Amino acid sequence: MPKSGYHHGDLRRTIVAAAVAAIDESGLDGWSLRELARRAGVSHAAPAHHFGDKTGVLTAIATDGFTLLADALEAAEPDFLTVGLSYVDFAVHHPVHFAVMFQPGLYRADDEALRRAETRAGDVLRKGAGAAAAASKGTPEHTTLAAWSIAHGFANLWISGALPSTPGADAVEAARPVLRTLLNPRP
Amino acid sequence: MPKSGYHHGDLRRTIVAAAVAAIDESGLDGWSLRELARRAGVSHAAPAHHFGDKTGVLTAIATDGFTLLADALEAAEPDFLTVGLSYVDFAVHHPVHFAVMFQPGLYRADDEALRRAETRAGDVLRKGAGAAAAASKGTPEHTTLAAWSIAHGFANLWISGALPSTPGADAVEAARPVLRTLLNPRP
DNA sequence: TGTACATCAGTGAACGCGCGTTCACTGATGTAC
DNA sequence: TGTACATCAGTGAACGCGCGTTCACTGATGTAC
Repeated sequence: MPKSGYHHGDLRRTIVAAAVAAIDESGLDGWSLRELARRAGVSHAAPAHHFGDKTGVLTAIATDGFTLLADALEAAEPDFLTVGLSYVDFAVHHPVHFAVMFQPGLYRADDEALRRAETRAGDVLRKGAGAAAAASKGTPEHTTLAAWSIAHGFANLWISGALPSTPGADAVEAARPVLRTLLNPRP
Repeated sequence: MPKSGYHHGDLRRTIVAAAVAAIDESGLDGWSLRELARRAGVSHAAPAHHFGDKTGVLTAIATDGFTLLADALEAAEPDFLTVGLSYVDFAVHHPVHFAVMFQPGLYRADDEALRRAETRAGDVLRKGAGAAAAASKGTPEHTTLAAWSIAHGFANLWISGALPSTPGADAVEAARPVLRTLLNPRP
């Protein structure tokens, strides 16, 4: 709810959106607090006033990311393939959040709101990945980790452009047969 | 071969090592050309003279990384598990190279030396990951991709500290049963 | 309903600093003779 | 072996710029009465 006049009313959301856009365009180090202020149309000191420093902005991005991921995974059927594909879908459509989330050195990992979001996402994630355990001979722990690894690895490779992908191809459809490999027993 | 006097003799290696150390300490954006010069004990203009700009330094790091990865994978037995564990070993012991390599936006992807190193690493990698295909019902392409994804994903999760790992634990030993899950047929 | 006041989100001018870049230079090295 | 010269890797002083930070301020909002 942006309010008119002196008080912005929704500065957090505006600054975070500006930061995500800036990082998407110029990379994780291609932005400054002053540039966020310019993009957001506020005074150059406003982002620092609200977030303290760049780490504060990145903490907000990571927090939003874990919340978005938890929401996405909760909406999926609780089987490995569906949760895994939701994971890939989230990563591909929120590459900036995804990249920040998994570089904990960038943000304040002890932030309270962040930890709550992170814990929630972790719980949902482990439940989904653990569903793969029933289909494997390995121990549940190893299979859960394998399931997380394959989804995480595919998403990272796709985002980085390392895969020989057809331009405009759908990451989720490309991931489906790959993730299914984990479940495929030898005949 | 560092030479005494005016001409350094091995500025490239010295600057790259300084950059890797700086990135390891302060992250991908926690350094400047001037700081590399300070660490390397050369004039502040030397890194720019040799590499042009920061992108040039990152291109050199990525090139070295792909070469090191190709060397490591070539030394491994040509089966999926051994190649996969070598991949994890490389990533965990050269996290800066690994991080730069898979963010192509950071460096000049069309650099000739880089492309040669990248192609060589890609060939060795595909050969190793393809060895997993024999053990799966999936198509060779999907299984190759699954093998790469699981090794890449495990390595990334380990490096980012996302795994509930015992401090000082060995990443390769932790990865072994996880990677093996991909080969485990259901009884 | 109206008034007084405390709070605090956001402002904007001013600052000092480290940065990348420029450019005339220095001096080590390799080659020609 | 000695001399002259071209090359070019690296130097260092100087520059302008964008940055984060500081700080006295402004004015919108909520609450008490």
